[in-house]
Amino acid sequence: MNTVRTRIAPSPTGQDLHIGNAYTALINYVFAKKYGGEFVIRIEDTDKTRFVEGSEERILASLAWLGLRHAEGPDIGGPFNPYRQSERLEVYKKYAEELIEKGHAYYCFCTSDRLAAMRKDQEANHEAPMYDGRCRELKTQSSKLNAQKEPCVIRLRVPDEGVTVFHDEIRGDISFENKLIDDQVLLKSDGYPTYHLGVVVDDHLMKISHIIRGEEWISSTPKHVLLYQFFGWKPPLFAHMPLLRNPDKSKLSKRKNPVWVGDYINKGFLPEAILNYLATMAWMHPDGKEIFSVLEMVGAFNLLAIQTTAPIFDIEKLRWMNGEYLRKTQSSKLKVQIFDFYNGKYDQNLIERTIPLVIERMKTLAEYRSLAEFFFIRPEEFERPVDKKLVGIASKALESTEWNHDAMEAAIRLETEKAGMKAKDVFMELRVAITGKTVGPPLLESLEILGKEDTLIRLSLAK
RNA sequence: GCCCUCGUCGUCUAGCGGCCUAGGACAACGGGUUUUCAGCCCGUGAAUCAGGGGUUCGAAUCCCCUCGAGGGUACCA
Repeated sequence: MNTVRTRIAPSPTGQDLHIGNAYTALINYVFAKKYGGEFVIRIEDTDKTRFVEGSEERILASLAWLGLRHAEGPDIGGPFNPYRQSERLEVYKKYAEELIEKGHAYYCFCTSDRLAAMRKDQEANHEAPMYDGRCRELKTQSSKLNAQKEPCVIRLRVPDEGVTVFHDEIRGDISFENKLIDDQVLLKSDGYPTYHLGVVVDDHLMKISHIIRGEEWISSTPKHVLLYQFFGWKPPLFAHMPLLRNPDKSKLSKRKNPVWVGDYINKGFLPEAILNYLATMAWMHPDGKEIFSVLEMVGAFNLLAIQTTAPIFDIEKLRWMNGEYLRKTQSSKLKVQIFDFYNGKYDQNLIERTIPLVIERMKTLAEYRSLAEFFFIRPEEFERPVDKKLVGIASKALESTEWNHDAMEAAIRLETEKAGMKAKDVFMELRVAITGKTVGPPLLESLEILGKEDTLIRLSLAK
């Protein structure tokens, strides 16, 4: 078997790596690893109008954050440089012209106005919107000359007859009638290739063995297959992943869901949890396990077992899984993650001491703040006013006790009993006075960390 | 409209002709542990397997049709 080489080909047209790209990246990565192959990144920056400055850097950074390491890419180079399509324009031009020579493509001089009008008519007549082929029969020689001075594109000449079939590794054979396939533009008038020319040429040149991409590409795959045929190249294997969806079942979009990996980083999710969750969207561990690492996935992975139905992305379940990972993380490591998440705002040693008290209550790193901020800063706001009398009881009990859980508890219960009050109420009052909130980590253990002096000051300040 | 893909609890799924009066997880709800909230443990409800026809002794599982959902239909990817 030839070397397995997979790739993801993101476009720098959004603010960051799309979570759907992270999902296909994961599968491509795992598949490559499974067979000891390479996972590469190619940037498809062929749409100048949608280009977003800094997008590529953030995409690469998010991939690195997730731990999906690539063997070749625009940042680290590789044997098939360059890995940015905008730097490969000559290559596409050459191959597009080769297709013209072979009669499988032609120059098209139609203006976008004409094309728009044409489509409008077709729509009115209930016809499929397709290029009408006006430039199809232009003489190649004269077209070639005109192409020097007039803006034009190069279109694929799709056969009028026949059927194009391809095999999808997870869905089986899929066929399309050629007469329904449009004469796709391959090279735009600005000299940039369209996606279709770009992918085929680069995947071939970069020796990509398996194309694992989103389901939205199924309908354009026959165009790609035709291109492989016309070039006389051996096509790679195709596999189309089910699309991630919004709760309303439409394709996952930023209107309805956080879609950027950066959004998830900011919400305090862990990369391991995101990857694990994404994995379960498309694939099930043969043992039925829900929590598993990328490494475990590599061992048990099977492309054929990829799901065919498009899953709805459920943030609640991701949150649950993230909580599971949080609890699995060693506190020495977690302390650094929390420290970094809050940009060093909280003292690391103190963070570490508070972790056992809050970890069971957290689903994301972002929840640490509301749970534990009182350890670092005296509360300025109180969820509700405190009862002076009850606080007084707690205060009196704590003033003269040893500073450990059992002694504190005994003292408070004793003092409460003397006053004829309920211990439960005093504990709650104490909690609000110390933390400003009615819910939080275990009280007495928190006081142990806070220390007697600070506790008593807080009690005297509470109102 | 046309083309393509898909269709098991609210969600993610197990299931590959009898083990299914359909199992698990998240979510929901109830209970226990408890000074709060979590966590943990126990339990409850939740899918006439989209619908209809076949095939078969027997179908969630195979075939056909219908319906539904999604994707595509750009000089965007």
